[in-house]
Amino acid sequence: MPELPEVEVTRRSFVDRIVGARILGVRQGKPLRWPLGIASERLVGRTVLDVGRRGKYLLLQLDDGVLLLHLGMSGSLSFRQAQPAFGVHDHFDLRTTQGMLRLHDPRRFGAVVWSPSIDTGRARRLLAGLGAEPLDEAQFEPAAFHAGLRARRAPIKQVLLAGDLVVGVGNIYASEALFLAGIRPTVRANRLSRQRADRLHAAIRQVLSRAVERGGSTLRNFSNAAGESGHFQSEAAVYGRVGEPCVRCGTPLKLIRQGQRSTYFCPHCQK
DNA sequence: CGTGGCTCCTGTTAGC
DNA sequence: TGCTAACAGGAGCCAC
Repeated sequence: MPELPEVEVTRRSFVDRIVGARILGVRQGKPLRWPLGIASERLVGRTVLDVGRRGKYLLLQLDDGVLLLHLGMSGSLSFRQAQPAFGVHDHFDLRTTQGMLRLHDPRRFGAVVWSPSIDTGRARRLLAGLGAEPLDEAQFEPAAFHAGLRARRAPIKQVLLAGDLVVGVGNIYASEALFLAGIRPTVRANRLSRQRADRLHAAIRQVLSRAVERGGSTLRNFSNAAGESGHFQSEAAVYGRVGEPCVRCGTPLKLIRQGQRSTYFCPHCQK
């Protein structure tokens, strides 16, 4: 569930409470996607200066280095005064002077990675290939977006998911944005006119910013670091609604598979 | 270099 | 009801 909106909502739900906190201790559970990359004792004494975001990565800026947090497919964070004992799916705790930050991640596709800075070491390697930030108006430009699409022959849905042209659009919001733009997910990216690319550009921004406003989507059990669920899922026009009538034209929605992922669309409204 | 397929892991759900 | 197989929101890596 964690796509850009969920990650951003998570960030906002604890940034103000954790900034200025000094790290008192670290506890790790089962291995995550990658090793932390530093002896956990070396994090003790560090101060959290800020919590940023790049794509679906959260960036805990420390006074020495940065911690990259990724929620993978099933991760969620919680930040509270005290945490109960580690449950089977709790895999990372940061105990600080201002509360405890915990990563809960049943499937363990998530990660916590230390890097000396955001543009060196492991952070550089992980962030280097990422595309434009869709909610940053200056960085996500219609002309550049269209130019990027023209260089790709893959189906538009898969180009969106790849994250090297625009970040943060996962499986749910890709289907939603393509519906809003009236574009069939199987259309090859390089076949989209400038006009249609512009519509998609606007649709991506619209669906992501609306989802942030609504606290993200809670399909199974996503909640932000304050424990609150999202509400965008009830506004989804196509995702998870195979067979239901299209909200615009009433035609039954379709489900196909693209690159082993589910894609939902309206066969009438999306060309 | 772009593309498609595979993979990590575990909980839930569909189907028999 | 119980078992098994398919499937789930990500994304790095590898072979073509």
